[in-house]
Amino acid sequence: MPRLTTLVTELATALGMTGVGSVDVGLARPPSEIVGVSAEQWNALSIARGAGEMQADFETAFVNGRAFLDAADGLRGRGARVIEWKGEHKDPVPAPLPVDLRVDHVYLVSCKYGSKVLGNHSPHALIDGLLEGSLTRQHAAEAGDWFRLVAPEAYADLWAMMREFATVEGLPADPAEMDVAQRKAASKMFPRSELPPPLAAAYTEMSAIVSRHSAARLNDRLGPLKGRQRERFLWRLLRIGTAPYFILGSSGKSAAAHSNRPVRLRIGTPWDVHQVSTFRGLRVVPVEAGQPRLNLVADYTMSDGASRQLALHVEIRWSHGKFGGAPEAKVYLDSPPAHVPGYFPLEPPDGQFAF
DNA sequence: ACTCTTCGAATCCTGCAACA
DNA sequence: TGTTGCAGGATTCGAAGAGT
Repeated sequence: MPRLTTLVTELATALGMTGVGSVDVGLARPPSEIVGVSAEQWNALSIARGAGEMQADFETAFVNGRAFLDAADGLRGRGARVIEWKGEHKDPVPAPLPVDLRVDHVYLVSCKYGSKVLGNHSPHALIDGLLEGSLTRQHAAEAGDWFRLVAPEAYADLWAMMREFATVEGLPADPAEMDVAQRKAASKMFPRSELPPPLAAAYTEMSAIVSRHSAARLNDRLGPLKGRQRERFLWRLLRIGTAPYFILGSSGKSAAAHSNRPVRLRIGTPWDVHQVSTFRGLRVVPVEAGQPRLNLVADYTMSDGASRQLALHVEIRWSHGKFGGAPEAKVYLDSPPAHVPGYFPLEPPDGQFAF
């Protein structure tokens, strides 16, 4: 069973799309056009609703679904015949369109609540593979820890210092030789804010080197490419693909629901991007932060002649504590979504304002 | 050669705390 | 009060081994 939050946001969105009067009406008798949801899952939803949990999530998602039903760019008020819920899924294809709902077999909808994260990739797949999907897990595994790959000396220094301060016995000289238990123990040795200052300094040092070398490596990889191929890499980061889809969700994830603005976007295809913009280039800049980070700036000339810049960044981080496993590369969109050429705010019905 | 099972790795998602 | 940076947990993948 997926997480309750997922269930609530995705299915309340689906309920809104059907045009039923309210969440409660929909839950009392789940509309037949919504398929792929088990009785058990509807039940879990009803229980959560009855307990008054996640009221704001229910309402925001429901209203988003309704907005999609009414939108000029969406269903234009025509009721959907089939709303397929994809449920728990991970597509076999790398960098797929993140689709949660499919309406009438055609409209693809991604539900994304309170997240600026465009994707989590392995650093190897993103930088060496440019997200082309040609690098398998095995390739990544053979290449080893990304930090060691791009900053071998700083990595070795950090590990040596880790062993010096270690609170667990028998850590090997080579971190790659740790077994699962040791890896877990090592990653737990210094929880948040208990990192000895010399270790923190060594980590900062390594982060800076990783940032620089990762950026250099990405630039090397992108350098020989033609402009169009460079733009394709950017599209993969932005999840712009061959099929248009919609994102329904909210910005921000603060507890105060009123601060969360609904996000309703139509994501176009490369063809759409070229209708409104010309790609001018992509700059990769290493950043010295608490953890390794690359800033990406894309330059465009819009069809009205104005120039526009788009900001993203990539964090490369150990997601499970220091030496606790392979690092991951998280991609964030820093510019407002509506500034992305190819991302279009969902038009409300003529003459009306969006909720 | 094919299917089933297992388990570490990869990825996705959520929480917390410091800061503005 | 809202945002950002960082961290950690949960979930699913998929390669390799076991079984047929």
